[in-house]
Amino acid sequence: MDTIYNCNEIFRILESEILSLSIAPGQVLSEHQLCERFSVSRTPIRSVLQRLQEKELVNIVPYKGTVVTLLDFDIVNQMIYQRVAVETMVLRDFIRNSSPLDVELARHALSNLTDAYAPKDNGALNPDYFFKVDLQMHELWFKSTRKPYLWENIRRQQSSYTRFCVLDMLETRNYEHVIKEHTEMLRLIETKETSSIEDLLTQHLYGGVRRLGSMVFNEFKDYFIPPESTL
Amino acid sequence: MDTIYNCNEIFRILESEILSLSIAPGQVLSEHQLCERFSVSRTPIRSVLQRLQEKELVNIVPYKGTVVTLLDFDIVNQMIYQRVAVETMVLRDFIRNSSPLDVELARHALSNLTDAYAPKDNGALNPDYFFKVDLQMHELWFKSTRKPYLWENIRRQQSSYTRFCVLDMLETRNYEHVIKEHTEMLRLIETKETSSIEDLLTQHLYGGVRRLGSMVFNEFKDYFIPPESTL
DNA sequence: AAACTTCAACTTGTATACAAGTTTTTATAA
DNA sequence: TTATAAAAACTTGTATACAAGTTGAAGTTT
Repeated sequence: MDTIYNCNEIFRILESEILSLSIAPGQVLSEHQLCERFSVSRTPIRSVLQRLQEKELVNIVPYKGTVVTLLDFDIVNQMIYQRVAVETMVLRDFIRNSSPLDVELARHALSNLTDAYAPKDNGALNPDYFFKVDLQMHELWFKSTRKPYLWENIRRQQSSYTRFCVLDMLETRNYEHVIKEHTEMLRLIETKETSSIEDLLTQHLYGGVRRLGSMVFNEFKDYFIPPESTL
Repeated sequence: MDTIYNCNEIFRILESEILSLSIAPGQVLSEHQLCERFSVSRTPIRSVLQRLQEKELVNIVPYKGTVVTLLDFDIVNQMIYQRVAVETMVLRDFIRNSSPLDVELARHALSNLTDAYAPKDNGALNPDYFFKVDLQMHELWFKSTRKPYLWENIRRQQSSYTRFCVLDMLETRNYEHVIKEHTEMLRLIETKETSSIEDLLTQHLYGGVRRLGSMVFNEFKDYFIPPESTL
């Protein structure tokens, strides 16, 4: 017996596959092929593709075809810039208003990260899990300062940036630096020192750009819009 | 002879009408009624509504109906917070790197704003135009610091914030304060003074929240999600 | 009169046939 | 062989019929 999918399920599956790079940037999506995969007619598939287009995850060219959008390295950098700006202010406010409980939660978040790097049960290091725990520290600041929507905004909407982070996580594994940066963040929180927040966050958030570096236009150049292209 | 609309045109028209509050938050949209208005079948209309839902401009409830989303005052405030954060950094970078030409362009932007307030040809003051000229100063900073995508991001995506700004523009008319704030911005640019950017931008960007004030939960309470509602 | 049941009139969801444009292939001519 | 042109095989776009769920009103029963 085959699974029966509805519209929203299909959307979530395809969105997830695109954001996780299971479906590669630039790949052609055929409506017909998706119909067969999910055992539905073209109507719900088209509905899903329209929604994915609105999120800039696919590009529908009339009478030609549907393609998964390429990543835009320029946009990635602008989004990181935005994240540095927002997160600098959020962390500053967090530090200013942090209760002892908040500080303890931050300690706990760092502790989880070191555990994820060197699991106590000698299990394998799981990059996906490490990445997830990394984010929990940042999420703490937003939630604690009552900015949950901004955090969702950062995590979800930006198609290029989200996929860039996944690519970074899959290809480069610079765990020590990440832990070092988080340790320094905790120090700022504990000492309520706000002067070097921006420098540290710049260092931390542009990490992916440094790590991937020229790979963007070499190994992975097929995933990105060519530089100086007007498309 | 009737005009023939295609899918994208219908989308732009409805999006524009929702964002300009011509179609009020909370209003029910009937597919059938839209079919008659644009003289097309349900297929393209449904396509448009799916896309509008992805932008959080409408909410499609299966087998019940489609409703224009209400504004979320909490989200509005978080988006303003984000804009203060980003724009503070952008303006700082603009001031640091501004050429004499950039400063002159900023002077010109302010000059346009005062002209829009008191048109030389004794024409009527156009609120829409005034609002547009206001934005050109901000746009200048983003374009000059090579952050055009961030500016588009601020202008377009956020459904609640965009409509809140329109409501502010339609209902309150505090032109003098806006001009005063812009004049002060120009002074910071000319003197390359970066210390009070955040305070000034906070003052300027939260203006709508101050001006509309309690109207949000009185005159216009039908436009907003009720406080403490989980929806 | 009040409560329940049934049914008709809505709503959106899906499948399908066909329209319209693009691309590739194939056949034809130079 | 090469160039050109026609046609077949793709793609997405649209209209329509019907399916499925919700709502509210009418009718019936208590």
